[in-house]
Amino acid sequence: MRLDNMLLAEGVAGPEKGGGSAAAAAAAAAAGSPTDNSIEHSDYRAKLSQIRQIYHTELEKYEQACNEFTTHVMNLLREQSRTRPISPKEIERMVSIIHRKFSSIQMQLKQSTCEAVMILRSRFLDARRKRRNFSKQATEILNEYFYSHLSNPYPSEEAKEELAKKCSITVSQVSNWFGNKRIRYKKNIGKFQEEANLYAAKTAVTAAHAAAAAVQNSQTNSPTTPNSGFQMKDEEFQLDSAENKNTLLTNMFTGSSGSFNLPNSGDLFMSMQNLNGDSYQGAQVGANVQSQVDTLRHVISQTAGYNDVLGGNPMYSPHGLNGNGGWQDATTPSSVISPTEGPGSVHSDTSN
DNA sequence: TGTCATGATTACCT
DNA sequence: AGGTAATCATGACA
Repeated sequence: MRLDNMLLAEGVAGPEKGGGSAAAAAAAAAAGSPTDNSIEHSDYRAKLSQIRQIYHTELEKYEQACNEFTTHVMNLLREQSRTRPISPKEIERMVSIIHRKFSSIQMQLKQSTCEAVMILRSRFLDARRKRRNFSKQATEILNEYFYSHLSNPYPSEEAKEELAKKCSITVSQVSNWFGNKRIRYKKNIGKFQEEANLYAAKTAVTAAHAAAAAVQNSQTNSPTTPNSGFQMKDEEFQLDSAENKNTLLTNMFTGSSGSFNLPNSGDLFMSMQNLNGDSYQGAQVGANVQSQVDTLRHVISQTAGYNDVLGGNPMYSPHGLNGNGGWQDATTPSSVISPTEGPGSVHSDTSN
């Protein structure tokens, strides 16, 4: 009975078609695995229907064999009845023995079918089994976000959705990725230093380009644009050439602020993005770099389009690394936390 | 084949 | 609900 139910649930013994895919979807949902992997699921369905077909043909065969064998035995008994008296009870007994035998065979068939389905399920739908590394591009996108939000690598639901779309993965995969990344980064910051440098530099180059474009734009198109927050007088920071942009980067990551310490360097970049001055963790970087950062920040703040990616990103909520190396918003006043997000209820600002 | 990287899961926490 | 930490299981690579 349990086997029957199981086969029914798996869509093997149930009504034709639909059942299989429903079971597949249900199984996928139960396993928490992404349901967007249509290729594997169609493959799963194909295999399931194959099992289903085999099951039904075998079942039919057994039934046919059972009937044939029963009539054969009946014939034998009838023949024997000429030589000796055979009671209807005896016939009934023989028939029931045959049926029992065949039903036990059927049971075995059901059992092995169940096993086959289970194996199929685990092979196709067990997320761990079918773990695939994300595409290089996806990893790049995720890393870019992570390192450019290093002071608060907690993407909002919106941001996760955006990233998921960009990376062609699910939101829960994005969450998993960030969960793993945060833990592993925190555990072994040194190991990720190079990676952090790479992505921070990448982000900075993008920022500088955007900034330069904005500068050029404001100079050529809107001479009346106020220059209040953005003065190019900063001694080490000139945005009028690519070379200087690179110098800035070099300074930021290598020399001018003293030794480059990764967790801080990442924050430095974060600072560029979201700082409004008050949330900037100045203690973490040298004043020299800070001035550069501030300058760049001003430039960025003038760059309308860039806000989507950096500072003005509504999907980003500023949190800071705390003294323990965590990302809990210990350093960030609740007033600057974006209302659109935050690390959930776990570290909500109300807890402080 | 061993080892490391990495995506997913689980238990527990707030 | 969404976070961390530990762990599992598989992929990639030397």
